[in-house]
Amino acid sequence: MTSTPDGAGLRVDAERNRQRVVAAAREAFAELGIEVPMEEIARRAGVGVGTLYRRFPTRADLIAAAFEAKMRAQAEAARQAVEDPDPWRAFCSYVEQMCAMQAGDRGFTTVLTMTFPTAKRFEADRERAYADFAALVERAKAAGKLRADFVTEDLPIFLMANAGVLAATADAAPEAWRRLVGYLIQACAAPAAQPLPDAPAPRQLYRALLRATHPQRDRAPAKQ
Amino acid sequence: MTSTPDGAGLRVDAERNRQRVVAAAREAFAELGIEVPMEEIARRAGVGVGTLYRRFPTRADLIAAAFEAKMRAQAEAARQAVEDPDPWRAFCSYVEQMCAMQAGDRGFTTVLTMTFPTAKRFEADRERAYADFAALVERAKAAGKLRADFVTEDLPIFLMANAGVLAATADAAPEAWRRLVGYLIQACAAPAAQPLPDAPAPRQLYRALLRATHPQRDRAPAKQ
DNA sequence: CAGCAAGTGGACGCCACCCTCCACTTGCTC
DNA sequence: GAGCAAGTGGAGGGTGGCGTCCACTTGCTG
Repeated sequence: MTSTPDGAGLRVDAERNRQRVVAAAREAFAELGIEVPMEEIARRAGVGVGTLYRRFPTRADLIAAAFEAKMRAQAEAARQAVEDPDPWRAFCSYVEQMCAMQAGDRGFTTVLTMTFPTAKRFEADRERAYADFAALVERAKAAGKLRADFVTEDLPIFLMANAGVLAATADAAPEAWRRLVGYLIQACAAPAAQPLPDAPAPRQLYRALLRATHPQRDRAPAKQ
Repeated sequence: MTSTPDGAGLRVDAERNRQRVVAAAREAFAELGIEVPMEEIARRAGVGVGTLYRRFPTRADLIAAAFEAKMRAQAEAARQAVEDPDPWRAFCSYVEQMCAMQAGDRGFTTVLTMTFPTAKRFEADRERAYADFAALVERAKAAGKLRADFVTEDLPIFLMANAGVLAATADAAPEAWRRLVGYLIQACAAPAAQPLPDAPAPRQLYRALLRATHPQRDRAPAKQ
């Protein structure tokens, strides 16, 4: 019996290749996004595509392996923010950190605002981070610093917005996202100037996160 | 000598087909985005791809034809906002209208935050709208309603952000974008709570708008 | 109503990417 | 060091989009 979820139990050469693939994937995803051709990753890793598919039968498997560490780091950031004694600074710095992580990695930008059916591995970190963020929100509201109508669902919205700016400006204006985040953070400050439109229901938002990498494929109503 | 920029001078059947193609393109772009396969558009129009390419040799040509009216409508909205006697309401309603137009049309979302080398046709409207928007900004600042550090380059950033939310939520949470816009508008209200990170330079932003539909193709550094 | 330029559509060649399959190589075990 | 399960890589079949080309059709002109 070989091959546990990760590399343990593999032959040493196989394990070495596996790690090369993951490293290449991290690099390629960061640079080119999670839709980068599998062949590009194999090329960077110096292995054949066959090898890559043997170890990671689907793209989602590879994504899970490539971003596991970053997902944990992300959850860690939430945990650290909770430990910050200043509620408002904690809130701001967490939001900023998330956005900064997006700015540094095209692939992570997508992964943060998307959930993969397969990637159960991410769920634990996601939930941990979610709980910590909820705590941050409560604390900042209690301190009178965060507007009372802020809801946790707003964070994913901010991240999606940031993703949009990054997608458009990454190469030409790599600092533009900071401007957006500046506006958003300031808009979060108490007191609420005006009521806001309703936030999407958690279920809706969850469905939005679930959207597959490729929105929809088939589509041939055969008009006429 | 036939075929002026638009349909004049074409044989009547050809002109009818041309219009069908444009109508089909509008529909398909709105629904599926500007990357929809040419074949899908031809199918919807009930013509062969050959006919489509004869009239619109490149996708950009078709995009230009399909969105000409909306671009004009967009510029018109700016003009109307300028005529609103209330400076702040004018500013807000223009920003909201732009975002709403994005929400209603996947293709337009992209077109609004992108400029096509070929699409000289859009430039006039874009510049007209830009000038009007600059006037809105000045007026709202003068009235003490818009924060002094707002710059016109912020509008494209907002639109890119909105595009990101729309891309992620369009199907599952179609109202989520309103929440984002709510935050953004309120963040624009005077006085500036905190300084903002610098806005990108106009030139940078222009380069960002120019990014091709397909970010970059070739790419084979042949590592090793 | 004849003649022809204009117009048509879809088959086709091309290319990028996906993923599988299998003849060959290689580490590990005894 | 022999034997073999594990591992390898890349050729190749499948799919889907692009854009061209050309034999056929059709409106227009005289």
